[in-house]
Amino acid sequence: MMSMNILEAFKALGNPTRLAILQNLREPEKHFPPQDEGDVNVDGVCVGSIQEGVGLSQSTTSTYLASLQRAGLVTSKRMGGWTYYKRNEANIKKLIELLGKEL
Amino acid sequence: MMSMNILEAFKALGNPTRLAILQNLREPEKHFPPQDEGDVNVDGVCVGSIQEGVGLSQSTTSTYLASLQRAGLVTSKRMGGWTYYKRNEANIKKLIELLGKEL
DNA sequence: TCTCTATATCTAAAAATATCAATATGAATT
DNA sequence: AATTCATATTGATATTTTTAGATATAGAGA
Repeated sequence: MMSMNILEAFKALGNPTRLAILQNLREPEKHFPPQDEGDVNVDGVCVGSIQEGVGLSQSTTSTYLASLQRAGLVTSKRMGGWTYYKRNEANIKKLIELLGKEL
Repeated sequence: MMSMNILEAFKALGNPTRLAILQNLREPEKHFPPQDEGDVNVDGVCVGSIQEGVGLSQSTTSTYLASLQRAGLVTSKRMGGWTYYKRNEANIKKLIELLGKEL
C-alpha cells in the first residue's frame, strides 16, 4: 500500500480541474454518463467521460489523471481499449488522517 | 471568521517551503530562537526568524507568509518594527474537517 | 530630523506548470 | 494486415510561479 505524501497530494490538488475531477468521482453516477462496459461506481470512469466533464483536451485530461494517480489519489484499470479511473479511498482516508496529525 | 477555501489552501501548501513553514509553526520554540519582544508560542514568530529557517531571501519569505495568510492558514500581528506570524488553528481545523467532508 | 532595523512591495529573470495539436500505442474488428 | 477507437505520450507554446535584488515604508532611537 502506497504511503501518502502530503506535499505531492497538495501539488496535485492545487489545480482546480484536478480537484474537481477527484470530487466528481465521489458520486460517479451523478457526474458521468453510464458506460457500455464497466460500471462507473464499481470499475471507475473512462477518460473520455471525464474529459467531457472538465472541458479540456484529451491529452491534458490524460495527463491530469496520471498526475492524480502518481499522487496516490486515484487508481486506474485497463479494460479493453478503455482506462477506468476511480478514487483511491484508502489513500484519501490515509491522507486526511495524516493531515490531522502533521499539518 | 474566514471561510476556508480548499483550492486556495492546496495552492498555498503545494510548495515545500510554505508547507514547512506551517509545520514548523506547530512547535515554535522547537524550530525558532527566542525573541526579545514577543513570545514565539503566544505572539508568533517574526519574519526574520522564519527566514533563517527556510534559507530563502527576505522578500521571498515575506511573500510566502502573505500567501499563507491570504489562504487563511496563519495570522499576523504587528508589534513595533516586527511582524509576528502564527498558525490560525481554528481555520486549519476547519480546513481538515472540510476535507473530510468534501475531498 | 536623521538613521537604523524589520518588513513589505515592486520589478525582472528563470523555472515550472498548463495546455493543445500531433503522433504513438494497443486493443478490437473487419 | 488494415482500420478504428480510446488513451498515452511527445513537442511546443503560453501562462504562472518562484525567487532575488532594489526600493519603499514604518517604527524606534540618537
